Amino acid sequence: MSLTVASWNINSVRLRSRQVGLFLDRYRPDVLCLQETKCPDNRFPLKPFRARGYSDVLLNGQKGYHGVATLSRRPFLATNKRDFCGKGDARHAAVTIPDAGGEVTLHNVYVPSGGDVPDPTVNDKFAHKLAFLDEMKAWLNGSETDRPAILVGDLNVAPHPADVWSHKQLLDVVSHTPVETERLNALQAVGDWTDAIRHFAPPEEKVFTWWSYRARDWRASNRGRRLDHIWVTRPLAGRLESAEIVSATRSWKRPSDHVPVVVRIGSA
DNA sequence: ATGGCTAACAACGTTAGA
Repeated sequence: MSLTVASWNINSVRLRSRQVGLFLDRYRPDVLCLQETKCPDNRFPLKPFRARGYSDVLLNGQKGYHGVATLSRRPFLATNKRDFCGKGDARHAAVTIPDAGGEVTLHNVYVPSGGDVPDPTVNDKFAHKLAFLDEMKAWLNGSETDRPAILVGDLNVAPHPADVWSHKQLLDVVSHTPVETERLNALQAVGDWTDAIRHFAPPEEKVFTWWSYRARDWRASNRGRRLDHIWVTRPLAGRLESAEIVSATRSWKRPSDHVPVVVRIGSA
């Protein structure tokens, strides 16, 4: 049986629970990972998920901002939430689910955006982002490499030149600076992760998952970035079947500025 | 270089997003 995983920075799950329902009806992922739920756990809108068979739910939310949630049609065998940088903020949820006669661990991560100024000595948010990426690397250093594992989320870094609308113009813009892209690429390499989206797109093809709210016409200006990612470890890489960026949701009424990414992993 | 938008909330401005 194949495994379909989706990740979506929803930018307020309460405001867009209806949109999430439409997405689930169309794509039927086995697991949906949300980021920026902006919702305390006791106010999370569970009904649309339960109604569609997503009975296993791991919430790591907080009031007002950040927050992640993992919702699954397969049962959780184990769950975990990690506190990065000792901040006590809601940026990680891990679940283990049955798959192909064994099990898969799935990490749902929301990396800090990093503020405006790409200088850690004057911008605490950027310092936090770099420290977060460093901690992720130390934590994932080989721990999942040989096991079936998936890492998804809004990593807030567009690692490759074709992951932004203009490589040259974004080299000094937070999300695409060399200190960020080098860190993300290093942590990907040390865990031997396969970038499932790039796996299906040639390196020169522009691929985006986020478009600013500030453009008059997001599609016409197309100044996007690829900030949302799905990575898999080697035991799963050979089973990758497809990857899709669901950019249609960006044109829905009152959309999130991020769109879903969906990856299908075939039977073992 | 600038400007422009959206969301939450001790809510009509501030903080956060990227």
